[in-house]
Amino acid sequence: MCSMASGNTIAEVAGLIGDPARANMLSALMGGQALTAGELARVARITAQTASGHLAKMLAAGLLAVERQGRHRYYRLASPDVAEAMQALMALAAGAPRRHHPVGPRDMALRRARTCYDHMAGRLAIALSDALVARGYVVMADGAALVTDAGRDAFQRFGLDLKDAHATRRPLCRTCLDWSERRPHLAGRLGAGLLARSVALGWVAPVPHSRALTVTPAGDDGLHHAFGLPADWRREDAG
Amino acid sequence: MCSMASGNTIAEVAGLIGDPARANMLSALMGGQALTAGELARVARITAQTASGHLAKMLAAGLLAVERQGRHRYYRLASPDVAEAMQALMALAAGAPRRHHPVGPRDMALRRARTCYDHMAGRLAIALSDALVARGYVVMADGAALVTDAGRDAFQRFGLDLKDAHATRRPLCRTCLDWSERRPHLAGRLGAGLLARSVALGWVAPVPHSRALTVTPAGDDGLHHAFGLPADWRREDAG
DNA sequence: CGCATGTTTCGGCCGGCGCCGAAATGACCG
DNA sequence: CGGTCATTTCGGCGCCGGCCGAAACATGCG
Repeated sequence: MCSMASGNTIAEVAGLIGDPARANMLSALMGGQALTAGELARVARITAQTASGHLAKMLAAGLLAVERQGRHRYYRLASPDVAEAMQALMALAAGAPRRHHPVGPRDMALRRARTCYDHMAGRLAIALSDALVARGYVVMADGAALVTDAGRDAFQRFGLDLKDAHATRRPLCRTCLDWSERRPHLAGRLGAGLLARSVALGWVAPVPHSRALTVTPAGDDGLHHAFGLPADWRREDAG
Repeated sequence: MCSMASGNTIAEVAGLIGDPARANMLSALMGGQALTAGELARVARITAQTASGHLAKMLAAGLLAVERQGRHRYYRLASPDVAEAMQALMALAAGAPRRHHPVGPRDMALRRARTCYDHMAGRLAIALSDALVARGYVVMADGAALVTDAGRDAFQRFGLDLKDAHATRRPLCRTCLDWSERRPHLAGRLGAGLLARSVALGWVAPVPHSRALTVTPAGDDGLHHAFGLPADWRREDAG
């Protein structure tokens, strides 16, 4: 059961990525979002049993990591190194149009704050996650995240009722690898609730036709007081 | 005959690298050195005809570039992007031991001056090539290099007799892609002679058990007077 | 020109692997 | 405990592609 990720050859690793179905799955995971085996099968347009075989191989090779959640299995890229290799291969496949590192002005906005499906990502999400941990509202340990009692109270005051946990199968709180920051941020129902409520309060506003988010002055203030978000979260090396 | 390097898929590129024979050839080319089809076949431990097929595929995909020289064909990596992708895959295959970028103090010495087979590489070699071109001793144009008459005299004074050119089949002067500087430097018999004579004169000294080279004060002086090597060639952005 | 060497093309063999259908396992649910 | 759903395992089919032998260019040399 030991994943034995160290004894690989370049050819083995590249060969794994070199299958269209597997490459599609890996590309789908490049967003940092963890996806279930079924979702990945749909992305790759293959049957579930074929996808299962592919996922097992990539798992054994150390390209992917998995965590079980009920009868689902969430697969994600095992490490930022995998994402880096994928990026390098993409650059190669695209015919090498870029010359310098991919940090345009528009990308800067995305790196600062953006949506990742239904929750926040980017430096904002990282800083917020860190602040919540620092205040003892959330504890994070190797890929898992839990809401403390103090956190439940704080989120209640914020306007989030996390009590009706059993109404949905979605996990209350889990982590999601942040693509630009290479660190996990909060996802799950808590992450979604934080974003939805922040938007409702006018604290953050989605930029039209983009995944970028703007944090309003009221948001800076509110997030600071409610969760201890540091004032300098916009800095490159915040956190 | 247009190489059509832009229409590739990630899976296609990765699939090409994902064959043991091809991966070995690409690894052998990672030094920046251009190798012949036969040498690459030997590296990959396959017959020449099999290697030829592999090389043609990688050429068509834009991973490799080739230049003919007599009845040899020198293959090299088509671009630094290819080397970058290979590096990312190596890091993955090795099991991701490193955390930050690979520029340690020891690597700095290698980037400054090192041997590449039998000639010089690194910033020293780049600066020296530039100086030779600036003085009109050598002309370089798209991958080829030639020694001028003035150059022949200068090298003669330096102690290199390049007259017995036909004794060996090795090209007198050709370029070699410098891995750390991403620019071509001088190789061939001229490059080998420059290194050998410099060592003999005590101008440069190989560091034991390493490919690194040390340039002595006498070497700084001698290379400056003989070939116009600028005094500040050690600077990061020299050239 | 004939020979040697480096490289490519052609043809055929064969193993590996991606694919799916069927069925087993495990988890949730009433 | 049966029913459903997500996932995995098993078995077998089909084909892509790597491999080599033989032969055909291409180049250099005497």
